[in-house]
Amino acid sequence: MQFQQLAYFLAVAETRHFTRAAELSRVAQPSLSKQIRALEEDLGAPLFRRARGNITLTPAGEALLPLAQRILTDLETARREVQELAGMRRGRVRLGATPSLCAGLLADALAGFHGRFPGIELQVEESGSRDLIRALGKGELDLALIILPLQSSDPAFVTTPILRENLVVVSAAGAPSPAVDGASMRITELRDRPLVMFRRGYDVREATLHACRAAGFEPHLAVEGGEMDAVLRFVEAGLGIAVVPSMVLKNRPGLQGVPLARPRLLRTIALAHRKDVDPSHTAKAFRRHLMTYLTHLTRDELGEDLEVIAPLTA
Amino acid sequence: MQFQQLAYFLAVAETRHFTRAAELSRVAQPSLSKQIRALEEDLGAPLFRRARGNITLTPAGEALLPLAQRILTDLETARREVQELAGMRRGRVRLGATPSLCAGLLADALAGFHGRFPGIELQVEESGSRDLIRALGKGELDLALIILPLQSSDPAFVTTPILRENLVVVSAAGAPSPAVDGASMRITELRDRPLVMFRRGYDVREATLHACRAAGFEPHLAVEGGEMDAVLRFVEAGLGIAVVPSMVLKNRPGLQGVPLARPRLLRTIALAHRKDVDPSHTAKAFRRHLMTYLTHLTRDELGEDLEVIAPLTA
DNA sequence: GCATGCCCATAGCCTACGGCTATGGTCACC
DNA sequence: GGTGACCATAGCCGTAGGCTATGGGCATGC
Repeated sequence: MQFQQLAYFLAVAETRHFTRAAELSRVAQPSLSKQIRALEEDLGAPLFRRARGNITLTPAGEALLPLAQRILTDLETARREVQELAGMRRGRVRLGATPSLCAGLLADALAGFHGRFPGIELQVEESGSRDLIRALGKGELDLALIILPLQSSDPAFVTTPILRENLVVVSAAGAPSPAVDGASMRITELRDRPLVMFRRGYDVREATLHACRAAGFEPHLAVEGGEMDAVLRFVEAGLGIAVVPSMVLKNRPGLQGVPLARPRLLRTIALAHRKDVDPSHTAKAFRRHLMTYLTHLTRDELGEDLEVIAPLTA
Repeated sequence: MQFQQLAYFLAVAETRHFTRAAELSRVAQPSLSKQIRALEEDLGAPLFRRARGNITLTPAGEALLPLAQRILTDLETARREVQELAGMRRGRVRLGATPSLCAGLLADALAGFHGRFPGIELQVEESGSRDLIRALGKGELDLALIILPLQSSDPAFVTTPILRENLVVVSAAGAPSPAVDGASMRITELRDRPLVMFRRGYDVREATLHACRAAGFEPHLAVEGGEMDAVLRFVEAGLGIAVVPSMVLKNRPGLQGVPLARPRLLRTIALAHRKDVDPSHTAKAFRRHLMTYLTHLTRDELGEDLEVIAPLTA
């Protein structure tokens, strides 16, 4: 017997309807049917009489109903009490992250954390790595997701690399691919192409400009100064191409990305916190949650251009 | 969170010892460790302080303890109440089965059923198919596992084929294989070999003798009249070879079996009950349990010579 | 002081279970 | 008799939970 089966049982008992119970439980109807049947098998007795449009409880079902309710209530109570004692009932995590991360991976991770610890307030600050580090140093943030390497090699921070990401060249979906061979591009192919460029402060901006200069040319900027979303919209509108982190292309049908040929432009994303103060319980919990979330992502969800770095010991 | 995790938690809390808790819970120690860890992750708080030889509960663990106990108690109560109402709390299943089935598959199936419905008394009668059918007809049995075809083609019984089994030629493990090619034997190779034969009444006896006569010879019987166990021991002792159902060779290192070449000697095992009286709740439950037990056996557990026949609708 | 043993954690593998989509079958109602 | 509602069945897939083998830390003993 399992908690879920009891929950499904309650849902059917309340709605007197398998299909609606399945909707209520956020699962497909056959999944719920199967679990109810498994529960009945397990107990050795049918719990419902299945009549057309009129599902009713059998005596066995009637007997189970109050106990199932009580068990699930106790379960909730247990959750709450333990979290209360562990200081996870109320609290706050102040998290800093770069715009690309906020748009990409963070949403799901935050949603999962909120589901497990609904009492914890989540404050997200979206900014460039330098600003985030500054805020971290002033104690305005508990954790920050930043881009390595840090310009200020301040030893006051502990950084744990967690992701390695490929930068890609993005262009409007309708336009011909900017890649000569259609599959990948060299940095030098950016020469004389109109580039859409982020405002100062974005790590990607510095990385791109630096790579161009290292290749021996100064890029031609069509537009300059936008935030993440603006840059992508400018590219969609055909103003030029841009170099962006691969993950922001998720759910952007108006854009196509081409990876850079080796040597690629990689950026390493790290989790940072102050060395001198121990993170709060809530911050540690979020850190753990984020790490398990990342390591449990499938290769499919990650895509080609993203790689999780196994935490050394976390 | 899962019931098992709570049970493991209680075991550790009681024993203050992971290894002993694992023994108590009948699982490997790493499995228990992993589940405890998962529970801690789920709740967002450690439940135990792991000190050498001195495991103690954290405050969170202390808070969880009474609730976990209550939940598991409620779980047991729910089981009992539902089974009480479904008439599965007390009761009896009178089951007939042939000796080979009792020795082979039945033990595990019975154990599983008893685990789920501890209040149900299990009465097993071990006998030949003819006797079992007779007992079924007199109402002395609820269900019988018999060999098809029935000699008495009495329409008073419903039979459901559930297993098809190969008969094999068995010999002492040390002796040279009786098979000429070492892999399989023809019926005719039994001619002039000393056979150890069951007493009258065993279906296998009739099947073997019939097959020999159909092949045009009368077999030479070294010993005759034994029950299943005696026959196998005689073979082990080197008195001769015997034709037996494949499943009795399980856990018999002193014996080796060789399948018969095509046309093989197959026997079909069926579940029988009276047509005129509806089986009791308990009998139906056992029937269901047996069927799911069989269909969930792995190919590995079944072996080469045994095949489950999918029940038509059961 | 190193060897040994106890005991919990980690790693890696395998099966089974819970999820999904697609489809079937049955009843009610037009 | 056609149609729609609704639950069951079938078949596929990924992950969770089981196992064995091994690591690694802390005691204890010779």
